[in-house]
Amino acid sequence: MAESVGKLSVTMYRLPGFVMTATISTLSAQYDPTQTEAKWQTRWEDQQVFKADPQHPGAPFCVVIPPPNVTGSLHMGHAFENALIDTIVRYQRMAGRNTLWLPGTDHASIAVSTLLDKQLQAEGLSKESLGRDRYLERAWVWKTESGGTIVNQLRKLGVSVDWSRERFTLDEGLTHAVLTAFTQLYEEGLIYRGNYMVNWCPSSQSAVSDLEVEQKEIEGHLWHFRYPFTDGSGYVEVATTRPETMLGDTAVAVNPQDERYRHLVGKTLRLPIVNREIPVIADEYVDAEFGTGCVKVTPAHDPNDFAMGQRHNLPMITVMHKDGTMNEQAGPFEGLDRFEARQGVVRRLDEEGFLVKVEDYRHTVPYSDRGKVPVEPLLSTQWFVKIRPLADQALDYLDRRQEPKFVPERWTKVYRDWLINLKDWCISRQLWWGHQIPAWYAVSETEGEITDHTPFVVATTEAEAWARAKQQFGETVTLVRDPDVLDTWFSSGLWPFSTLGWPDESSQDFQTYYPTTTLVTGFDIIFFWVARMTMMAGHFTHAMPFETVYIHGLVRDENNKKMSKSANNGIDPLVLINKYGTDALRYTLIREVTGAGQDIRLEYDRKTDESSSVEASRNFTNKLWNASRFVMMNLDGQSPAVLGVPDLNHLELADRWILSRYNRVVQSVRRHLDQYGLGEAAKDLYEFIWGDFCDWYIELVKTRLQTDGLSKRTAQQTLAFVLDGTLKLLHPFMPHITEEVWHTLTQVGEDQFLAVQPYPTAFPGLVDDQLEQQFTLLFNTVRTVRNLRAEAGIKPGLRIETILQSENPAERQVLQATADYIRDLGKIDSLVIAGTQPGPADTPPPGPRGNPLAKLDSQRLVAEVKDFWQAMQPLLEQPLHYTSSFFGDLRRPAFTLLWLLAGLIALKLLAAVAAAVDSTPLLGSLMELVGLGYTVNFVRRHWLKAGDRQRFQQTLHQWWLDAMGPESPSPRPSTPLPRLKGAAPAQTSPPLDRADSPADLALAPAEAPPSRQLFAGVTGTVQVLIPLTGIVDIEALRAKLTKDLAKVEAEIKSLSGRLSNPGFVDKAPPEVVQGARDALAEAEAQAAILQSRLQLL
RNA sequence: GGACGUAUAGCUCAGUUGGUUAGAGCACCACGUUGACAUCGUGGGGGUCACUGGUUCGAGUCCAGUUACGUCCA
Repeated sequence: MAESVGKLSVTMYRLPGFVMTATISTLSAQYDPTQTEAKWQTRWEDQQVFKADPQHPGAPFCVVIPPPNVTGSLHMGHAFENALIDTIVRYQRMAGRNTLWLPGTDHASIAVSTLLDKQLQAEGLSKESLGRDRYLERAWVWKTESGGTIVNQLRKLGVSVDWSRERFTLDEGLTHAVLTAFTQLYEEGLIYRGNYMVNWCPSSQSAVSDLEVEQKEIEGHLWHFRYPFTDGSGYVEVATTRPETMLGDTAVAVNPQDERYRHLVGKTLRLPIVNREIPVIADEYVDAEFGTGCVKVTPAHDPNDFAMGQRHNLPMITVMHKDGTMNEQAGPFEGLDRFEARQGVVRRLDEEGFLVKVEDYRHTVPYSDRGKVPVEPLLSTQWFVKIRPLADQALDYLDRRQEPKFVPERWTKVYRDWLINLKDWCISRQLWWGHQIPAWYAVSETEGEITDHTPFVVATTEAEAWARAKQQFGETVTLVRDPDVLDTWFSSGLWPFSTLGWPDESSQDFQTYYPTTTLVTGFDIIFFWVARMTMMAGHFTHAMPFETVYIHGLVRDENNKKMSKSANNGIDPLVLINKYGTDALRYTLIREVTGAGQDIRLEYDRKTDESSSVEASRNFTNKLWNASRFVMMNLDGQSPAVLGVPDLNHLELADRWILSRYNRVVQSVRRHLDQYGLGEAAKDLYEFIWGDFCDWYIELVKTRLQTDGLSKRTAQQTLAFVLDGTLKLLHPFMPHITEEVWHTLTQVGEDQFLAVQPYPTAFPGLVDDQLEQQFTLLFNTVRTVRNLRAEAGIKPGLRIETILQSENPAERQVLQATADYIRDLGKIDSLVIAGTQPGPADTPPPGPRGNPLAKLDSQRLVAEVKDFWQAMQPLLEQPLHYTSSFFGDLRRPAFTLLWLLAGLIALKLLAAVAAAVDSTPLLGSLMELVGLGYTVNFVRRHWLKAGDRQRFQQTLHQWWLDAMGPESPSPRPSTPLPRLKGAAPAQTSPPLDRADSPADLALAPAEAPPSRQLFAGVTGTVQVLIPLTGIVDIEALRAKLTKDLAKVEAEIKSLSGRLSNPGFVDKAPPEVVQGARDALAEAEAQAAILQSRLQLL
């Protein structure tokens, strides 16, 4: 509901627990994100703003969340990843796509099991004593009570997910998908059960996949042993990093090409301690260069040895229990932990004379990601997915259809290499929490036990399993379900389609949103997850599950270290959110991203929990807040809708300029976002908002807002329009503050949200390069004024007198047109704009504000102006150059025009134009803008003979008077006309012909009273002079001028060097050569100015 | 050993297809509380673009090599 409070009407929201901003006039001078962010998060969710509707118009845009581990809590990686996704998703939603971002979590078998086991242990219970059913009951209780932690933390990031579609990998639907997938793969022969080498985690007592193993560099040892020949003919020497495994050795291998040992092949050795007789075998795998060239072979405890064992039919002797203690095969070491056994074995070998030496040795040891203990390669019976057919299919999509597309592209290669190297995937886990494997053993066939050879049936339901088993084994069959569960990644691999309804492919969501559009994830998970998904999707849905995979980097800590639990160097995003706000944190993370996939570093002080980079973003939110506050305080309570879009017919120069900048930033932000250039887009917006909008535009319109009338209203319209559009542009990056400000600004009801407003589109017609260039000159001039003020120690508040001189009429024209702006921004009360000849010649008239150029607003005129300007520009800047080439280049329109101007026909044409000017007031200004003045002046100086000049000038002046009238408030001051002989209008200078040479500059100070000093600076070829009555620090000024001069001279040297190089002039593109010439001309002019100023000191 | 990435201001990073004097934020120095903002404003200082060679009229940018750091794989 809306209430009117004072003269500012704003919307009041009555929500329990929240107080909406009251009135604009009472808006705090500092933005406080805490209440605002919580408020919008609640409202977006309560109002189901992000609930997807398959019927929504627009092409579908779907992202599934990389499901966080349900035991997890929010870390910086989550914050980063979800900030990236949310920015992309919010942009696409506002851009009109039918958007779904689907949230959820995965059940994390091992993590939950570890957690529960600890709980049980603390209570003196065990998994086994509790039994499977009660264990799982507890697990679900835990999930219900604590499983929401990470999801609720995600809410604090302001993610625009559809909570109504939240999924959990153990949900009924997803479980159905898992069972369906398993059964189908089994029936197709792509899942098998077998006895193979797996990575065994003794801590969690389960097999883990290759991917859950982390390779760690360890300072270990290399033990060298002797194994004697059974025939007493000596011994061979072997080396190992795991001495305890020797108890399971069944051979020693050498390379068949190795001359040293070839003759030993076939002999047998006596294995110390266990006294087993083992053969010497030859195998290509052995690297003759490594160690002694003899390798002990332990087929049951090493993957490579396992392969050799298979090739040579060696016995496979397991010496360890599944908890990492030694078994009965270890003889005297039975019952010892593997690391105790290691010491024991070494000691015993040493005692018996078999230990040759011990070397320090740095090597990599596989560690279990979950259990944090060294993994034990172990032979055991497990379920496997036959990976080649699946991986080959994914490869086929990649190679033949370039799907999926990786951003950045280089990850394609990594993904491809991975697919090529994939080995069969062990999917069974000896745990209870998870999807129990849908295989039932007919234990009645193997005496009530599950053995490696017990027959089994695979089915999606128990009833189906019974039916099949009875058919196969008879009515008396006894079935026991496989106790193991599936690897969590098996269900995660189905995530993009199981969450959308698969295996029911007719479901509305699946039909609309699958395949999904973009997957955003870290490179560390390409193998775990991305490849699993593409393989599963290729097989089950005959499509890649997403079009694009956007791979992001890691967030590193302040020391450039990877954040990890074990290093305990994580930075808690919630701490930073509480301190600076979600928007600030999100913006910091996004802004750091360049390109894609690059790691970012987050500044952080662990003593104070402060981050200078997040603080900078917080400052930015505050800047936006205050700029918005200023705008709203100056709209007289009118919303952008009430004010209407800026009326193009009344735009002033500054309005046109900010609209040009605004439309440019719309273009660049959209372009960047379309190409996943999030950081670039964020930076562009930062510069636009803080630089263009706050530093320049708001400052430029302040004076107008103090007045009443059209100029004020146009400024209000422009402010409101640009702010409204800017909030929309920024929304995907900073959703909360923009939503808050937008509601206050637009005063719309609580049923509307910025989050679903259309994203701004650019009007390219309003982008005006020429105008922006002119404003650059204006800004540089203002900067020079400010610089001089600062150097001269002029009090910031003091209004001063300033003279701007430029030899270049085009520049004078611009300065003239923007004189009011310069006065405001430079704190100038008396501004004189002159040719090189200083003096009050071009003093802008006092009186009503407003720019002559500002009348030039109709699109058509603007367009014409631009064309004409562009055609004339080079000619005006390089008159001599063009003069010399003139006759050879008559085809160029600009020259043709010039030719006409120079002759009688031209005079007639001008007369006609002048007559027209009378009835078309705008045209007079038009000519002013495009530089009729320079054109005429140029003609006068270079094409008319002295005798003709006077007559020509008089004619022109008469035209001027005819056209504009003698009482005209003179939008013409910088035309040459006022200075023409004998035709001085009242308010202008005595008639002096213009100075043509820099030497005339020497005259300048004479204009000032002898007691005054001029403080001078230069930008481009504009000379800025500030007369000072007080004491001037001559040395300071001299130092400054000398420094500036040195800089300019260096540039002259470089440029003239280049231009005197025939190679450059001949080979470089003409526009580059011309650019260099222009730059040289400007630098020389600058140098001349600086030199003359120096001489005068 | 293989693959990839990175190297630019004190710090964190930009720098399009090679083209004027290499930019920003933070930090630093000076001045300033002017009615949006001191979470601010204005101005200023600060870089041999890791190194060597090559291509080119011209290289931070392209090529080759070297060094250092990082990541993944073996």
